[in-house]
Amino acid sequence: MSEAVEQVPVRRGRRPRGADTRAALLAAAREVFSEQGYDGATVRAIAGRAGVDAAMVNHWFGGKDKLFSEAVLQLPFNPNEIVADLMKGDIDDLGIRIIRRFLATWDAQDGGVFAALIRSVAAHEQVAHALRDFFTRHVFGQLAGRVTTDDPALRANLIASQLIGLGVTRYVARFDPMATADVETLAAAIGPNIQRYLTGSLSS
Amino acid sequence: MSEAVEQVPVRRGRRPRGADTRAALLAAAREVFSEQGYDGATVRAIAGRAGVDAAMVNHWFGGKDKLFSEAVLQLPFNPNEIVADLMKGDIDDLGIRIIRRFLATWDAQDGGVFAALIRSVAAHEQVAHALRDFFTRHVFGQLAGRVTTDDPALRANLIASQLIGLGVTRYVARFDPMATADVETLAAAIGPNIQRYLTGSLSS
DNA sequence: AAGCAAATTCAACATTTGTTGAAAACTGGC
DNA sequence: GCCAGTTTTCAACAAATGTTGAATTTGCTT
Repeated sequence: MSEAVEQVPVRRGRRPRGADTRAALLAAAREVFSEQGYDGATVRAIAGRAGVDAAMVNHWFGGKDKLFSEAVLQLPFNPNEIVADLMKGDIDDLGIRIIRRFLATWDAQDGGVFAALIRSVAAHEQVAHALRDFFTRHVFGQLAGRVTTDDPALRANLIASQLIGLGVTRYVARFDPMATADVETLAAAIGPNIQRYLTGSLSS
Repeated sequence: MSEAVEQVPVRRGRRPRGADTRAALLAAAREVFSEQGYDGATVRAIAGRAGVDAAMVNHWFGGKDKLFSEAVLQLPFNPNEIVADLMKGDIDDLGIRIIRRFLATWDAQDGGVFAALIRSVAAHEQVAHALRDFFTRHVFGQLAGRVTTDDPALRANLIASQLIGLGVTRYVARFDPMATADVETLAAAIGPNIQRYLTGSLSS
């Protein structure tokens, strides 16, 4: 009796060449991580958006954490280089140039990488540590003794606070008009405040 | 053969009066939510810190989300009242007074409630919406037309960005010395920048 | 003292999650 | 045209999580 029932072809096995699964996973991971954060982003959701099976994450990256590391934590720029470059210009308009560079850098990926970073900083104390060290080493390190003499640590913290607040409102919470304002408007509005943190008096 | 093995007393049933389980859960929830965020905080971890069973969360609050709502989202102050109060004073030192009030408010719970809010904003788009509406309604609503005339929406966003950045660096990422600086130092350092966002020119 | 209501723990369930191993289909070299 | 290697899907597992129901103990009222 065992009639040959409809042969449902199990679509297993290697697919016809042409699809770059690894790159698709990376792109999908950046999207989902930036929307959901590390914990909220499930491997299945990422693989689903890439149109492949969840097991591909392990095959190509060796695990969720490795994928996160490669997709998000590999910053698309060299922070030391940027800071050094900024320091070469005129110190009187350094504040405005910092904002311009900050926005140009993160706007490039639509803010997704910044959002992913913040969402992960918020969820994991370790990532917060990393962010702290990052600012201390790259920003504060180059700032100390070169721009002002008094309270370089506090000044670096103040600048970090304004930059992080700018990033959170523009890329994560997406306030209006902060999220849509053009670079020059924000540079003119925020730059002078950064400048005051750099070279102004902090006790008035 | 079934000899009566050691009678391990099952400590079930109602406990002797004196323990306020509900209050203990609220306190534990504030702690764990602020450390781990909404998703990272497990019901078992909260109940464990409160010294009771996880089922108590459902018994007393009806679920994890209800507990979060009651423990974190019920702000320990009335934002409208605070903003209205701030508006009554002299407008020339409003910036400094905003920072003083901001820090006094959140320092009260050691920043835990602010950290829990930010960690949840980062994880859930809905909470981000809520935060956006909150600022739009309470801060921007009272600001428009009373302090300056031009660009009230952008000014409100700029102030929000500096306040959020201050909160994140002080309570979430715990930068040094930002996390430990006293209120007057920060008020003197940041207040004038808030003041510029309030009444200064934004196009220089 | 009795009985009813409240509070608490325990055990279990259904989901969800990251990961793994095996089977299958494609590719490229000989 | 065969064969080794690579890529892909599928099925399954163990661990963790929010929630629920039953059992049990205590407190309060009469």
